Amino acid sequence: MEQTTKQFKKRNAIYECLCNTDAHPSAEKVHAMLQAEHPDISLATVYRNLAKFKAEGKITSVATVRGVERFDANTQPHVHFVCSSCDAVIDLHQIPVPHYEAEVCNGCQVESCALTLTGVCDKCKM
Amino acid sequence: MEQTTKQFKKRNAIYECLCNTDAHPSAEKVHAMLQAEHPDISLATVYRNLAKFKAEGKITSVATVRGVERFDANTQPHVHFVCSSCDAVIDLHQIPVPHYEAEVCNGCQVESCALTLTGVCDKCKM
DNA sequence: AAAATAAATGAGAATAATTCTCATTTTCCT
DNA sequence: AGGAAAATGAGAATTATTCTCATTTATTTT
Repeated sequence: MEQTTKQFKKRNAIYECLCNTDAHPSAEKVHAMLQAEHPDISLATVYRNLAKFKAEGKITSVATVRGVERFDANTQPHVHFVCSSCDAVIDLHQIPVPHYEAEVCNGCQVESCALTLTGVCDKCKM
Repeated sequence: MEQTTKQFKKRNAIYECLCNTDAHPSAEKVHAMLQAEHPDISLATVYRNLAKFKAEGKITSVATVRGVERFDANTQPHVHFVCSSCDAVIDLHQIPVPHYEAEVCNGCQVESCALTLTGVCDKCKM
């Protein structure tokens, strides 16, 4: 039986927060975004639950930008662009992601595949 | 005139250390590898010079594995495999890297392109 | 070649992201 | 409702990386 979980689950709020954005926020950003609805949420809880979701495969870590991990609730393979100026992580859905999952290359059993472009985003081109 | 730089330049040792490996070491690993030849080299010097090389484009940062940045002196585009078991970063030269450099996607000016596969490496498959 | 200047380095402190601990609160199960 | 298990908050601990500053090494000037 699925839980209809009452108001008091911060966990759901964290997951939904990620689902409702395509900005690929950091843990700290998620925490900040949740302040309005959950002013008492702890940063540790955000980190803990993001780690849990990641382990469960409900979210993925799409990049580490300037030492900060960035998350995405969209687990469908898609290409990401990282702006080296403003650190934005942007979806590029029109570019195909090479598919090597389940293949073995050089003895390496491939489980996931990430294509990440870097450069300057539209806004930062000024 | 190029410098023939005497023994006392740690900088060259750091760069050459990276050139002589395809293990994509972390700063700390580079520091450890240099201990034999340069027992007095400081970890700060390693970090400083890696940052400098990166800024100059002489090396690249190919991945961040468990929060640790990994470097490569081979700046030719090539695919990397990250083993989720032993954290090895392995070159996969046989796989083609998609080429989007100098293209504009969604307003984003692409400058570099990284294809990174994740899974379990040969050794860890046991 | 010596003096003056600039760059590189070592050591350890400082910073910042992430994880851990533990007491408390909340949820789940019966 | 009662008790066990899981989730959370607060802050300490950890860890990678950067910074500071005094010293050393390299480069330039005379």
